[in-house]
Amino acid sequence: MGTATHRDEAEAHLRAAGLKVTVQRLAVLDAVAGAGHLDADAVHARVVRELPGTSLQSVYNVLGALTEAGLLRRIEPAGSAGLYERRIGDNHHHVVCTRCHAVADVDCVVGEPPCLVPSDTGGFAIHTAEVTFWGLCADCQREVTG
Amino acid sequence: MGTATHRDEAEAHLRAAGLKVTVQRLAVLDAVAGAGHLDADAVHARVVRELPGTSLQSVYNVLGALTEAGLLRRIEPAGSAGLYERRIGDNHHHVVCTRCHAVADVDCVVGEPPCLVPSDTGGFAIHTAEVTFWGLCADCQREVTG
DNA sequence: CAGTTGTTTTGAATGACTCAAAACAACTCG
DNA sequence: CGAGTTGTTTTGAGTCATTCAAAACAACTG
Repeated sequence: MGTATHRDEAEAHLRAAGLKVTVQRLAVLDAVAGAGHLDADAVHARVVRELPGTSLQSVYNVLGALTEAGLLRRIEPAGSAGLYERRIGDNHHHVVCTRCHAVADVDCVVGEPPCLVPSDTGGFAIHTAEVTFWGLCADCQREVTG
Repeated sequence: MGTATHRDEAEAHLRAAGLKVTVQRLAVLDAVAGAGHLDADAVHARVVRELPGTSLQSVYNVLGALTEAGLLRRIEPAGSAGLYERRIGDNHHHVVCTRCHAVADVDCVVGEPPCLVPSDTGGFAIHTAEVTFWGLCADCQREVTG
């Protein structure tokens, strides 16, 4: 079923990246796929549910390896621990709640890429533009105004 | 002279923010004004030069207070410690070198503000857009290609 | 100049993450 | 399919940036 297919795809991705296929890696991939924007601790909590005994250190190792291999993307909004998401190749952006630190994806910015060309690069050879929006998530808006 | 005027302005700013004027705060303000994008340790190093005995903890306290008061701006690019700059009210952006972590200001983005309106905010009430560009600084370009 | 309040210092603690060595599991090849 | 090699996970300890708390102290108030 869906799950089995996911696993197979995950395996293929790991092999393609030259990484050995281990239960820990599959579990981490699963955990991150099942919920966006998790920190190492949250991933660990989920992994342990189906793979008790997995160490937090291993989760760090796996997250590091998968990120380096391009199977995961790591973001690090100011004030939050590193957060991992299953990256879809698109370079989407993020909104972070200034009150509760919830994170959501923002599909893209209106003006399209040209927007993200800085006017004066100060001699830097730029290869990526990262946009982070800050605001209040729906829940926090309610709690603040309510 | 210039320095004296700076001090006077700094004092005025502190008072306006309802903060007591202390030598440590003036020194920190000076240190950050004299060089952009310093982390707490770097600020401390500079402050200690003219005010020996100042503790790192005090520098943290001062940086926190000044940031909260809006006299400094704090940024935290992924992989770097918190960096402080004298904020000029404009919401400018930053370029970070992926090799040596050098940071430079980027005055603004070409397409102007409309650019930074996300297409779908996912229910968030957004109040700030922060753009971080990643690339190689001039020095690192030289070292890599040279 | 004395009192009050906010600030700095000292000392310790936390959280997120990294390092290193030993135990172990995946893939390879005969 | 079984041994070897190499990469992975575990265990245990360490680091760095930052924060917490209480005591010593300095700025503003009157």
